[in-house]
Amino acid sequence: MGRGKIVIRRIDNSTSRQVTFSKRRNGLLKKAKELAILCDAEVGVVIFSSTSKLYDFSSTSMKSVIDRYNKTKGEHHQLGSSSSEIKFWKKEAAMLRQQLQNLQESHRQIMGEELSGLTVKELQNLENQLEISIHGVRMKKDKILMDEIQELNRKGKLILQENVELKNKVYGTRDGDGTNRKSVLRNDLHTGDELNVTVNLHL
Amino acid sequence: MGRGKIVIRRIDNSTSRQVTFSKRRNGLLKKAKELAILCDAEVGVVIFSSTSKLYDFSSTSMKSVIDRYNKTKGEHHQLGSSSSEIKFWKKEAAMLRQQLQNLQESHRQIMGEELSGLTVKELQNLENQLEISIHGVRMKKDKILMDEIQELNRKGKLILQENVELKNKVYGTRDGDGTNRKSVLRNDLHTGDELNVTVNLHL
DNA sequence: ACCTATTTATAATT
DNA sequence: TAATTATAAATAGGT
Repeated sequence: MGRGKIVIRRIDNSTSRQVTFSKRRNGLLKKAKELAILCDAEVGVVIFSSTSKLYDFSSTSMKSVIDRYNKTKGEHHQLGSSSSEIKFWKKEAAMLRQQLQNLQESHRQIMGEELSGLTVKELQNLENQLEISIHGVRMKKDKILMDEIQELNRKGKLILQENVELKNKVYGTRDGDGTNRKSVLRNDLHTGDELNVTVNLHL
Repeated sequence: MGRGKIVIRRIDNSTSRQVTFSKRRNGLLKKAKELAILCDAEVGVVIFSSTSKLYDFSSTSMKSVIDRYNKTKGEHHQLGSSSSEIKFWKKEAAMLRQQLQNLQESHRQIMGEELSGLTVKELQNLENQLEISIHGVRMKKDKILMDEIQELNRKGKLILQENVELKNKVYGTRDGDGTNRKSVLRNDLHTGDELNVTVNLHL
C-alpha cells in the first residue's frame, strides 16, 4: 500500500528500514488498539527494534496479558495433580467472568446499545421494564424535591416565628395599638403561605 | 477501509463484532509478521477474544519475547510456582467479583430498585438515560414490526398474483365473458391494498 | 466464505 | 525529519 508494491523481506537499506519500522510500528500499535476496542478483546503487543528499543501496547496491562497468556498456555501442564486449590480458583474466576459477561450484555441492552437479535416480545418486556424504572426514578426524584421543599418551609416558618417574637420584644406587647403593629408586621414579613409559594416557584 | 467509515468503539452487534474480530485479528497478526521480517524486529502479539480464546504470534518465541520484555522493563516474572499461581487466581477472582458488584449496583439503580443515596442531578441523568434507552427500544421494535408488515405484504401480493394467474388458467381467457370473470375474481380475492389494511390493523 | 466499494496504510518522493 | 501523494492493502457491508 504505497507508491509501489514491495516483497516482504528484510529491507537492506538501513535508513529506509528505520523509516519503514517507524511507520509500520505505529500502524501495528494503532491496529492493536482498534481491535481491542472494536471487538472487546484483550490485546498485547511487544516490539523490539533492531536497535533493541522497546515499543509496546496493551489494552489492559502487559502484566495482565502475560499472566493470562501463561495461565492459558500452562493449562495443559497444570491439569491434574498439581493443586486442587488452583483448579478451584480458576473455576471461580471463570464463573465470575461468565456472570459478568451476562450482566454486561443485559446492561447494554437496557442502555439500548445492543438490541439486535431480540424478539418483539423481548423488546416489549424491556420497554415495560424501562417504563417501570423511569417511573421509579421520577418518584424518587420528586420525593427528594418535595422533602427539600417541606424542610425549607419548616425552617422558613421557624424563622418567621422567631422574627415575630423578636418584633414583639422590640415593640413590646401594647394591646392598645394592636392594629398598627399588625400592619407593620404585614409589610415587613411574609406569612407561612407566601413563603410556601415562593419556594415552590423557585424550585 | 471498507464500504463505509466506522468509528472506533465497541461493536454492539455480536455477530458483526465476531466477524470483524476474525478479520482484524488476521490483519494484525499478518502485519506483525511483516514488521518483524521487513525491519528485523522481534515482535510478539497476544490476543484474547471476548470469549477468552487465545491467538498469538511471535517472530522468535513468545517466551523469548516475554523474557526480553521483562528484562527490559526490569521486572521479574516467574511463570508461577503454584503458590503464586493461587495468588494470581485469587486476585483475579476478587477483581472480577468487584466488577460484578459494581455492575450489579448500577444495574439495580437502573431497574429503579436502589435509588437511595443518589442526588437529584444523578437521578436526572438516570432518567435521561432511561428516556434514551426506551426511545431506542421503541425504534427497534417499530422497525421489526414495520419490516414484518412489509414482508407480509410482499408475500401477500405474490400469492395474490399467483392466485390471479391460477384463476386465468381455470377459467381460461375467454374475452367474450370478461365481465363475469372479473366479478368472480372480486368476490373471491382481495386487492393488494385491502391486504395492506388487514395486516396493519391486525398488528 | 466471498465480493467489491471505499477507507486506510504506507512506499516513494520532496 | 516531516509532509505529500499515488498506490497497495485492508476491510465494512452486503450476498
